[in-house]
Amino acid sequence: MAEKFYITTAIAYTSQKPHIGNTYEAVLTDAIARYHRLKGDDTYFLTGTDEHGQKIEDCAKAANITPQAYVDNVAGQIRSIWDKMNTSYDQFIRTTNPNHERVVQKIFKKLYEQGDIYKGKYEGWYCKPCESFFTQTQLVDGKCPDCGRPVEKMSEEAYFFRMSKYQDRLMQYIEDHPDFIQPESRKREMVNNFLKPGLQDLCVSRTSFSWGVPVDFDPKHVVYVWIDALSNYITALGYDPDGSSEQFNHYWPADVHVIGKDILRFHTIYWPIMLMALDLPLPKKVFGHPWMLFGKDKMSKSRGNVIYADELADQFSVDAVRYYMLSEMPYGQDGAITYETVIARYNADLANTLGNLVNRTISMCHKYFDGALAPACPQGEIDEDLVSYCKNTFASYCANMDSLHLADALSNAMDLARRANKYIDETTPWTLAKDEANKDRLMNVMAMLVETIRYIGVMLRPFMPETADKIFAQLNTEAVSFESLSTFGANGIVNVGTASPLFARIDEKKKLEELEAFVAARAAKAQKEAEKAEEKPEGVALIGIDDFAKVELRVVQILSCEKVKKSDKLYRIMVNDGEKERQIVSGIAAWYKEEDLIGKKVILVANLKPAKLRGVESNGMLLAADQGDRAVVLFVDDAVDCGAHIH
RNA sequence: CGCGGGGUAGAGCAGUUGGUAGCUCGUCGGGCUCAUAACCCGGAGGUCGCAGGUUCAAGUCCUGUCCCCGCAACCA
Repeated sequence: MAEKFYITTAIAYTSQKPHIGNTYEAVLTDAIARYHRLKGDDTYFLTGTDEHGQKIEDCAKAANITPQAYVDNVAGQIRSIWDKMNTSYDQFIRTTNPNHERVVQKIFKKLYEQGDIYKGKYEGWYCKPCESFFTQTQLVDGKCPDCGRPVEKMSEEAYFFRMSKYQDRLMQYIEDHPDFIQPESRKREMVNNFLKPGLQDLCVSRTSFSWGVPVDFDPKHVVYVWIDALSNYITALGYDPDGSSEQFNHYWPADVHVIGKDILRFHTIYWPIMLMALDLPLPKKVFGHPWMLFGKDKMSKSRGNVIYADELADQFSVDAVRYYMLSEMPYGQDGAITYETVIARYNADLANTLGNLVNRTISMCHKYFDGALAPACPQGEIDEDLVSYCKNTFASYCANMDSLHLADALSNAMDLARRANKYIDETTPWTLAKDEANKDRLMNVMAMLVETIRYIGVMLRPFMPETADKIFAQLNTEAVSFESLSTFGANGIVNVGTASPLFARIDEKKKLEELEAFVAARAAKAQKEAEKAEEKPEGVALIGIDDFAKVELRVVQILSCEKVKKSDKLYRIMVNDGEKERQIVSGIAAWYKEEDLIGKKVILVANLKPAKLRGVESNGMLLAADQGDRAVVLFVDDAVDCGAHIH
């Protein structure tokens, strides 16, 4: 019986070209989808792009083109990378697709009409002199926490989703479906951090920008990007509040949403609640996969440690990159990529273990029998042992695939290749070949090997489709289904094809030099573009000298420094500003020790309005540069006097 | 005492219900020659973060403690 299997990736955000970590998600999902197709499941694989939001509006403005032109370009890049990496999606949805937008509007309207979404006010207490909003709890004695002056109630229109209404039902669902959130450890994070403390109503509209799906009955509002983005999973199939397509009824609910661990909250809380409100069944499983790091660091463009899947594929081949990603990423914790490890894995696994096995086997078939073999038929303990190894390995492979442990499944396939290499040593075909009397035995040994390689090839199909096909071509077999693995020897008579190396060994040193040159060239190009971009004003508006004069910058000396309790990043710092001591709070504790700071001179924004952080008052801000995701404090030469003004 | 995950050979990881500590890479030695200087075998290397406890028996269970990493909060 064919079961339906609906699997999705998160839709990729079209603000910039996706790096290999983003691409991993598409390849991971692809491998799962291919596996299910091989199992005979009626599989549907959806991926696509998320194209709305403030950030994209900003990017488009900076590039001086329309948002639509901007997302058309980036979505095109994304799709071409997905295609290059051989992802077998059934549909590539874009959130700027008119049907998607139309249905999102309908969904919003339906939720509004049935009372799950209500028009409310973004309410707060406003302090006019301070020009700041505060919530009820932030107020001190009902007055402005900053200046102590009276505040007035102010409000802005917005739409809200009544999340709390569905909270208990969601909690129950999570309890009843222990597999719903994967990996397990994430489940507790969600439940303890969000569900147990109680859900706040979610603000689901925006008026601060316009690049989004407008609320059709109130067009100055734009639908909150997550409502828009999450809906893709159902709009793509043809969901419609006024009557959905057959396709939707057939495939929904999703069997697995594959997403990054960073957006689990949206998929395991907001999304299920949206679905409950729409009276639709919930997805069966949400898998928050780990991240691919560059060595030990997060990949980011500004750090210059980005690797792109398409560029890496140009260097190593598409399947080699797919192999690396899928074998190196563990189930529940972040994985790493460096050029060195890519080369190491390529040589050890693909070239030596797998490629060489296929090559030496096919070569021997030709050398001894001109490629013509009888069906494999186990003779004796050594053969029986190999057969049971094949069968057990395949069983374990299936179990791993079903529980989404792809790296383990892939290593099952490699284990089998290692086992086959060992079999060659156990049987020493070249010795058998010396005596004509061993001809039958020799032929069977070769047939056993060919059959084992066929097992490996079939198991590799979800991971490295092209390589699997190459293997099948060399084996000259058409028995490539999972079903064909139920009988060892199902391959029958073969006349193997021509031997040709699957993965040529790589000279590590030479390759690293090539890659280094490539990365340097790319960095130079990026720098040139950055310089060009700097010439025209972007993002931040130009200001006059008078505006700058409003900012009072002063050199101050740090006198003391201590951690603000119950915070990770905050220091309470006392400084000498030349006239008096003042207290500031700064979020740099993660990167500096107390003794690194005490006695140092830094630049202070001296006329910043006071603010309270974690209950501690801060009277200024010290300047620091953004460097990747850390802050680097700008220290000043010791010779400068405390209190010196900066212009 | 906000919540959760993890600390196992040089590196990266497995270790189900407590019963001889494993895999890949690296390293050292041996074997083989069919093959992409590939393949196979063996050795060295671990007091399983630390300290207690339960047990005939603890990497595995309990308690305490140190360190890393997520989430949340917070980054003036």
